[in-house]
Amino acid sequence: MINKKIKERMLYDLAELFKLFGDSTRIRILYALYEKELSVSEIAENLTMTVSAVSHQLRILKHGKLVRSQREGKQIYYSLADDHVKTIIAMGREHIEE
Amino acid sequence: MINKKIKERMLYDLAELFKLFGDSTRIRILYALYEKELSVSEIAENLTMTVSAVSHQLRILKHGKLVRSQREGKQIYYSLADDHVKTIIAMGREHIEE
DNA sequence: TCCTCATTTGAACAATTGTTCAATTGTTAA
DNA sequence: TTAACAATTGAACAATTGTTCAAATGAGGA
Repeated sequence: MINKKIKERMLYDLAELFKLFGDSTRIRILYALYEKELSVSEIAENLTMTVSAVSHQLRILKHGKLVRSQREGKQIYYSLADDHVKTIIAMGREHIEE
Repeated sequence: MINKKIKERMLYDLAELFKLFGDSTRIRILYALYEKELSVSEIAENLTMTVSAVSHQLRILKHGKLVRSQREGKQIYYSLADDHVKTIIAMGREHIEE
């Protein structure tokens, strides 16, 4: 049996992680990045949202280590941080498609 | 390439699903049910929360098909709806423990 | 340097959400 | 039927959150 404090901490972190996936805008961003990296404007165009709104959400996703960013000249390209992100989305998708 | 409307619908549902996991109380309930079914009072005691607060969240979890309920005399026992729930939690856990 | 394009940032606002409290419903036993 | 226990429900409140808008920062080209 694991320590209670550690367990509570883990469950809190888990909730924080799923919270990131639990917003339409953020999950649409993640899904848009599924195949290739995109700049902020490209994402905004893809979702038909303002660059500002997208940027705010990218900040949250980056802080949660779900995306990485890399500057290329004037634009900043975002991509998924690792394969866990894809796996979690795939798992959720399996659940709703049954 | 899948239909755009269907894709948007899927992403919306996906966000709704993850929203269920993205709350400390709800994920603590799910985790408490990980090994065995529990009555509402047992869950409330386990989380040191009011029965009412727990009941409100159970309602949401049930509507999202993450838990099932079955009455046994005066108490109502809740359990995880299926193994997808366990898998999704396990996936999330893998991500945060790295 | 100056202008333009790309992105970020902060404040404000509206909308959503979780908990509390009190009242109600449902079940069993006396 | 009444009393006691278990759980649900609805309204109210506080807290959190996402988007908008305007201003600021960063980078490249003239």
